[in-house]
Amino acid sequence: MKRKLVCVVGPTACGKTKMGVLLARRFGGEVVSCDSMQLYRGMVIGTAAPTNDETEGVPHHMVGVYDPRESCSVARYADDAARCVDDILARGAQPIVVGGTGLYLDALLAGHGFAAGQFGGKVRQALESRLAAEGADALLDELRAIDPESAARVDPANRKRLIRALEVWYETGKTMTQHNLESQAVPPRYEAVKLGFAFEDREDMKALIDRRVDAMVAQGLFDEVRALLDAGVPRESTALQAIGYKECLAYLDGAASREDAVAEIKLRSRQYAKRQLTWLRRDTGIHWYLWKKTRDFQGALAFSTEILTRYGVS
RNA sequence: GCCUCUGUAGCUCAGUUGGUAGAGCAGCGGACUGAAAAUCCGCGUGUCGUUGGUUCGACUCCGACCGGAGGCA
Repeated sequence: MKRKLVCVVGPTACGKTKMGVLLARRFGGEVVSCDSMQLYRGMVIGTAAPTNDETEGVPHHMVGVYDPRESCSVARYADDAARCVDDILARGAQPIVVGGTGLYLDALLAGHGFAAGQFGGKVRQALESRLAAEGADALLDELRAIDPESAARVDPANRKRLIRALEVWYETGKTMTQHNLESQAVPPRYEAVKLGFAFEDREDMKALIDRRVDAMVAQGLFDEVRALLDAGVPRESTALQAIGYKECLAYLDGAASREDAVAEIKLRSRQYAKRQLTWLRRDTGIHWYLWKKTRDFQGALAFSTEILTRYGVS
């Protein structure tokens, strides 16, 4: 019988890292991180990447594996993470995918490819300058002529989506609509059991996020950001768009006070958590464990073990 | 104590010559197939500080009171 992947999902600060470790120890597993920012080297404090203390000896993959000077992408993540998963399976261990980047998780599990095109690519850059010169309506008209269905789906204000839809066409000669149909037809690459962790009361999550941000700052978040800049990481890089990093830039540039920067990080983190919840909510396959006031890891472990056993994970 | 300004959505504020109110931010909901910690969309009833009065009708005018800021003493 094909081994199922265990997935640990949930909004930020809701105990995913800890649950990953507990489950790995309980089921003889290794963790594959699914986090678009923990991927980058040198971004430990601000991304709350698992530390040696926290991993308790459990192997963690896909953390700190890319140079922050180059941008990663869903496609690259999905390929590399799948390789990790396959290695773990080959060793007879249990892969435990832990992380809050919903799109990345879906891509890893689904295993369909992505149409060509990339951040900084020729076609993309050309489209970006055309968008600036001709305006969104012109590009939307063009998309409508090529792929009316996705033109109807894309909001013209959403420049990234508009550009991507055209990019897929110019890179591959297939419409976005066609590409999506084909990838939907690909059977999922892995079977998974998903466990979700979140707070019952949003206020409790908010309080924890605030405390965590304060802790990050105390641990030297500002220095971490400065070190990235010193290492030549461009300000426009994907890595420095991470929450907690771009707000520090404003402070380091003297454009914001330290207090304002910290407040902004808290705010953006909260909003991010909300977006994560929106993404996760539509996945009806997640087994949720809701924290009441505090994170009761023992209860969560018991809950998880029960679910996983029911699904044949052992 | 006197004078001036001020009190409108959780916050910052608009509100034209009286016809019972609207923006930004926050918040909430949603979308999401190579930048996703990104990008984008939708949602605005609140004793208009309280209380009298003028008026057909007051957030808008007048009085008193309560709170805030500043000035003069």
